Amino acid sequence: MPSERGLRPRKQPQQARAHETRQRILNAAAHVFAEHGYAAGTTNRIADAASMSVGSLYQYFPNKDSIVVELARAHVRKATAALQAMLAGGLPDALEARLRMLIDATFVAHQGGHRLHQVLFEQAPRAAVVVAELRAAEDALVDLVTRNLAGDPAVTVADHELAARLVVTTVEAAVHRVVTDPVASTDAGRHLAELAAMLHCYLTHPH
Amino acid sequence: MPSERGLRPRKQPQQARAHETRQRILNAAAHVFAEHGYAAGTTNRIADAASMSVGSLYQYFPNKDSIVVELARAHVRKATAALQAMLAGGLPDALEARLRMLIDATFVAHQGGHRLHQVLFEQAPRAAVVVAELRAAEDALVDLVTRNLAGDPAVTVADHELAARLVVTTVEAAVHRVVTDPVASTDAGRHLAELAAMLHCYLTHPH
DNA sequence: CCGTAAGCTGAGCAATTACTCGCATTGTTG
DNA sequence: CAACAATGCGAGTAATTGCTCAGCTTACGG
Repeated sequence: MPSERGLRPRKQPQQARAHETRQRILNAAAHVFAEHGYAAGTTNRIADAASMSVGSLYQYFPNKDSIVVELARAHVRKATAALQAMLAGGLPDALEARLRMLIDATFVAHQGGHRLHQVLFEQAPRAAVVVAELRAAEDALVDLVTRNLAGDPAVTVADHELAARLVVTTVEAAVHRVVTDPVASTDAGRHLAELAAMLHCYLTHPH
Repeated sequence: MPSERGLRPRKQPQQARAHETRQRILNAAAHVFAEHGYAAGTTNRIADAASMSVGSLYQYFPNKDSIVVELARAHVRKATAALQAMLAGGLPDALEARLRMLIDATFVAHQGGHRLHQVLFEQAPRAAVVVAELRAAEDALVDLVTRNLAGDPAVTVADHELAARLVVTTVEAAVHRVVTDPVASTDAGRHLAELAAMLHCYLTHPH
């Protein structure tokens, strides 16, 4: 099981077909990893799912992990893009509505791919690059929430940065939980609504 | 990489030495898994770390996964035992103190073995048995917290069971986060204190 | 002290993996 | 169409894995 071996750079796609092939590989890999997990998600299986040969696969990715990294990158990109889009649509005035927005956005980001998400960020040997990007994206979110809290007179909590970090991590964790746990996901709606209520209470009540 | 193959029952230990050997294997496996992860935590490496041969190892465990299952079982057992012990010591009157107790107990359960915890419950192909036991232990905790909330006049929240589930999952997730994330663990104390404040606020304030 | 069984050994097997390489096919350009 | 490059192929390779087995050592009862 040699890993991190083939490291020579692959040639950049020069015909249009090549770019499509790359995407075929990534799509196939997403499906295979989601279904079989990291270890059993073999490069041969990915090539099969993409209806191509392993050799072709290795012309576009130097090794298995590079595929995982690319998938993880795409996942983070998609999530942040969704958040940006939501932000661009304008923020509601009520704090609770904004909290629900944050929760829903996080929920959507995890929805429909929680198995893949699990493989990418838990099961796979986490490459330092991926972790760094995840942290960066999350830090950006924390900053955003911090500024948002600071600009709201209804917020009574003292340390905005600490509160923002707590809110972001709690939301992420709760959503993760709801998406992963089949029991919790039965009444996901109620659970997330209660989560919003809790955060709102925490942020606005004196203590 | 054959898995789930050797399934014939191993003979029960009949000399005292045998039982010690079993423990040696489990200890070694814990170290090896924590250091190398699940996939690279090979049975040969475990045997080496236990200063014995693979053959001996396979006299006590029918396959690699059975070792993981046993480790996970032990982990759950230890955590619940710690909680029971804490309970036996008597509960404080103040709700916030009880919350801190819950948080601390969860923290201790995860402390000193978060890497192993990660391997056992995230990285390893989760055996149905382990998941079931984890859920059972957690459900028991939720029940306990539910009854605790119901018996406290300071608690203003409507649905005690829902609140208990939210509290337990939030605490678990936050602790998990603090233990895993090197950034959050720098000011773990403040983070967990704020968590307690948040939960207390949620449980006692009308909304 | 000896026989039997419990305990231990580690080279090696079968399976599986990530990855390569020589060659065929397809597209592009003059 | 011809020359050439880009792309695609898939059987094969070396490495590694989980696991076995034939034989060794150790402990214990009589």
